Order: sequence, then C-alpha cells, then structure tokens
Amino acid sequence: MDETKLNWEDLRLFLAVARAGGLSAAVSDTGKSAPTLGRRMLAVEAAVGGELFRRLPRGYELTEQGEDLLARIADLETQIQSLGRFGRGPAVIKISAGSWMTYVLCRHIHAIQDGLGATRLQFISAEHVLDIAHREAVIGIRNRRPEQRGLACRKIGHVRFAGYATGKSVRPWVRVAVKTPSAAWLAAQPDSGDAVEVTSPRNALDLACAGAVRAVLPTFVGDAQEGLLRVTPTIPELSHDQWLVTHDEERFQPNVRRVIDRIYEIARSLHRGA
Amino acid sequence: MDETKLNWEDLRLFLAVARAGGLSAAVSDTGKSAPTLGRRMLAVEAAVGGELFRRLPRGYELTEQGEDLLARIADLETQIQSLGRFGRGPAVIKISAGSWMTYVLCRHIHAIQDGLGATRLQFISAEHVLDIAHREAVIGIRNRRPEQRGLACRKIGHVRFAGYATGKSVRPWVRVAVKTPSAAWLAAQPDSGDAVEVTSPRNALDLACAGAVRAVLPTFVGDAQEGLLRVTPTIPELSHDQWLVTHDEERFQPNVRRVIDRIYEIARSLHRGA
DNA sequence: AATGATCTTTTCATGGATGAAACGAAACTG
DNA sequence: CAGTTTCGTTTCATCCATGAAAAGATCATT
Repeated sequence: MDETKLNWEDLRLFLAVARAGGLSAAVSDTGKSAPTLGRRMLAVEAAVGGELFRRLPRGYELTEQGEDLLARIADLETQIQSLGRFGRGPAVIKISAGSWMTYVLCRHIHAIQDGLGATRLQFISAEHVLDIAHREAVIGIRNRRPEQRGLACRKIGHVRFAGYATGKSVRPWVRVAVKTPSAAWLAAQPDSGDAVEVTSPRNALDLACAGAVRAVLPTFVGDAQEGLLRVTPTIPELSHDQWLVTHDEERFQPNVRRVIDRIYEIARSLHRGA
Repeated sequence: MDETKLNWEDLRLFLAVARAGGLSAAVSDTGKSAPTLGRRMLAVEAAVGGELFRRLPRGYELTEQGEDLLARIADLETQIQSLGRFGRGPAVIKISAGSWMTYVLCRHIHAIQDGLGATRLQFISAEHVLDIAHREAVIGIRNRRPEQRGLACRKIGHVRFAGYATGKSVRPWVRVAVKTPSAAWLAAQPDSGDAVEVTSPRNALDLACAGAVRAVLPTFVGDAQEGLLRVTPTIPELSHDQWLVTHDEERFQPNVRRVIDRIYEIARSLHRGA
C-alpha cells in the first residue's frame, strides 16, 4: 500500500462504517453524510490497495481483508481514546465476561467504580470469546488460560454448577437459548422435556426466583440468591476454572490495576463463600 | 479530553510538526502549508486539552505533555504503516544499534535483506538509547538487558575493546567527540594529549586504516580489518555484553523473525571469530 | 408485475478549509 | 545597532471536500 496517501481520519470513518455495516447506518455515528463516507471508503481502499467491502444492496459487508483491518484499527482506537489522558490510563475500561459473572460484577458496581474518577466502565456480556489481544476488551474473565502471548493471567478460582429452584417440588427446567456449556448439558438431559425457554440467562434466574422453574446456575449465583436452594448435586461436567485475563501492557495503568484488583477480590470472595 | 473532537489526521500532522521541530520544517513532510499546520496544532491542543508546544521564535518545542503524546503517536504510526499489509508484518523494520554494530550490519546487508520482498530496512545509528517499548525501533542491539516489560531479549555475546593501528609505531590517539564509554575512557587516559578528533566513530576507523592514528575499536571490528593490529591489550573497563532486543508482539511476524535470526547469526559469528 | 422500502451513488451548488502573500517578532551577524 | 534571516501568524481570495437532493439499484411485499 501507499501509506503516504492514507489519511488517518479515514481510518476512523472506516471503523464506523465497518461496525455499522453500511454507509447510512454510519451517518449518525460519524456526523458525515453517506456520499462522503462512500468516497472516504474508496480512498481507504485505494490507500491500502485492496477490497475492503462487498457492496451489497442492503449495505456494506466486510471482506476478509476488511475484517483484518477492522481488528487492527479497533486496537488503534482504544489507544487513541486514551491519548489525551497523559498517564492516567484508558478513558474507558472494557470488562468482558460471561453473563453470570457480569451479573455479579454489576451487583458490586459500586465497589469496582469507587474512586475511579473520570474513567468509565463498559461491560461486554457476550458468551462468545472476544479477542482480547486486539484490546477489544481490556479485562476479561475466561474459563481457561489463554495461550496467546502478551496476556497476563490470574487464576480466580473454580466455578461449579447445580440445579436451583425455590423447592424440590418445582420440576420443569428452564431452557436457555444460548450456546453455553450449561445449556448444552441441559439439552442433553432426558427429563428436560417441557421446559420453558428464555434467550437471556439472566431471565432464567428471574424465573427460578419466581418459583416457576429450576435453572442451572453457577453456585456462586445460586447460593447467594435468597429463596433459592440446590435441587441437584453439583454437575461435574460443567465445572471449570476461572481466569482473569488482561492485556500485558495495560495492566500496569493505575486505573486498570485498580479495577483488576477489585474484580479479583470480588471473584475470590465469591468462590470462598461457595 | 474530548475525543469526539479529535481528528485522527491531525495526529499525524502533530507527529510531523513535533519531529520537525516547527511548522515550516514540517511543510515538506506533510504537504500542508504552515498556516494550516498551525491551525491543526491548535485543534489538537484543544482536543487533548493541554499545551503541547512552547511557541518559540525559532520554532516549536514540545512540552512534557507533548513529549508524552509524541511517544504514543509514534507507536501508532508504526502500527498504521503496517495496516495494509495484512499479516505480512511491518513494511519497514527499524534496526537500532550503536555505530560499530550498525557498521558491521551494513557490511552484511545482503545477507539480512535477502528474500525480504517489499520490506524495507532502516538503520538507526544513534548512541543514545531509543525507547523500544514505544516501537520507535523494532529491533535493537543494547549493551545491557532492558528491564522493561514486553521486550524479548537474546544475549548475543560479549564485546571487547582494544587499541588498533597499522603498527606499534603509530602513537597518537584519535578522539571521538561522542558520549560513548570508549570515548570517555580515552579522554581519561594520560597519554592522549595531541589527539586528532572526529565526530563520527566511523571516521576513526578510516583514520586508523590510513595509518595516521590509533583508535579504540571493538575487537569484532578491529580484528576483521585488514592491515590493523592490536596495539594495546583489551580494555577490561569497556567490556560489556550485547543483547538483541525486540518488541514482544512483533517478533513473531515472519519478516521481523527473519531479520532477527540473521542479525543474530551475523553477531554470533563475529564474536566466535574474536 | 407493481409498489414501496432501503440502500448506494451521482449531481451540483455551497461553505469551510486551505495556501500565497503580507505582516510581525525574535534572534543572529558584522 | 541596523540589516538580515528565520521563524510563526494574519489576511483573504480560491478551491475542493462536502451534503442535499435526485437518481439508480436491489430486495421485500402484495
């Protein structure tokens, strides 16, 4: 590519268009008009020398090169966002965890947030694993030690699952329409026939608390929940370790460090209590 | 700062102005006029919310905040330069070493460069230590193991110094006007009175080969030089180890890896020969 | 097949960013 | 200390990137 022609500002616009999935969708994010965005995208493609998008009638779709570029520029973005802060670390710390851990962290939000000043927190609750190496998330909670280089890992503890309900008499299971190990385990059970189904794991807890169903929950969630008791033994197949993962370079920033320590403390006390 | 106002393109212009040391000096690098550069710099300062420059009559001088920003953006630049290359690694690999090691590497340029394709090499021969953590240099050769995180180190060998000349009868020393350990050592010698002086270490070798002076040289340079012989024993105070230092993340890029390996081989064979 | 919806792209008038030239300020120079 | 050089800044006419509007393209729906 000819990097002399590459306008850095266009990279940001590319980021917006790539994320929004099209020109018109990116208009509100960028403050630029669709024609301008279209022209800038052509300029980026000319500069990097490759097809970045497939122009479909319903919008733009990233090519493989485009996906690659998106990941790299997303990395740049987080660095640029913290540029003006002169040693105070990133302006927004992203926390990526499964929905249960996110739930617990949200309950303890005050302990995590206290004294952070202008730093904002952003919870990314997604079951699929984000690519932390590209710093799409600064702090991650994972169920296995990542093999990638440049990541700092700390073992938090061990997570166990069990069936929970308001009482043994509650029979039907709640089914969670997500591809998680616990959902897969439940689907494989013979007696889970007439299950209620929810799309969000959090609603499974709500239903269980309402006394309507039994739900597969991590013990650190189920045991802490008033009114719920274990209606099955712990499920060995679902047990796994839990790791706190950070990008190597950023974990020494004061505000990142503080958030890591607090999450670690919260998580440890959870597992100690269980 | 208000990152919504920050124009990424302005960051590149900042980089040029900061490096050039002023607006007019940055005109040729950027293709923008001085008035425009002045306005863009004001915009950057407004966006990051701080004074980046001291406007002196002879040009711009960076404030502490400005220095900080420069280092961070220099990091961004190397990442952006390799953006369009889609997995092929950085477009330009920077090699930072002392002048003697640079000299040797330049002599072996073909072995290093062979089969690199479009990747360009850039030798940074500076006696002062560059900040490799900010990726201003991708590959560095240092005389001690750096303590910073995220750097991969490989010990190359041990460097010894001695006095060299075309014969024992050559008495005067050549003085090198650079702040290096060897120059300091020579200045501390009592019998270095009527020395010739050069500013570039490389010229000291030229003078010694011409039979005019004796010079303090690393043995891997002096021994390999036709017509030069040792006129002093090795100087123990100047002996030091030599390390090959890389940024942790980039050393696995194929083209970086290749250059590292070749430099390592060249350096090893140097020290084995000595 | 026709209609509508939802995109992108083209057209074209406009305004804001741009740079040439003039100006001003400070530091060398003899 | 005047002359000269070397910067940055201001001014202002110019021009190019920009966005509104229209056109074009494709899919969804009836």
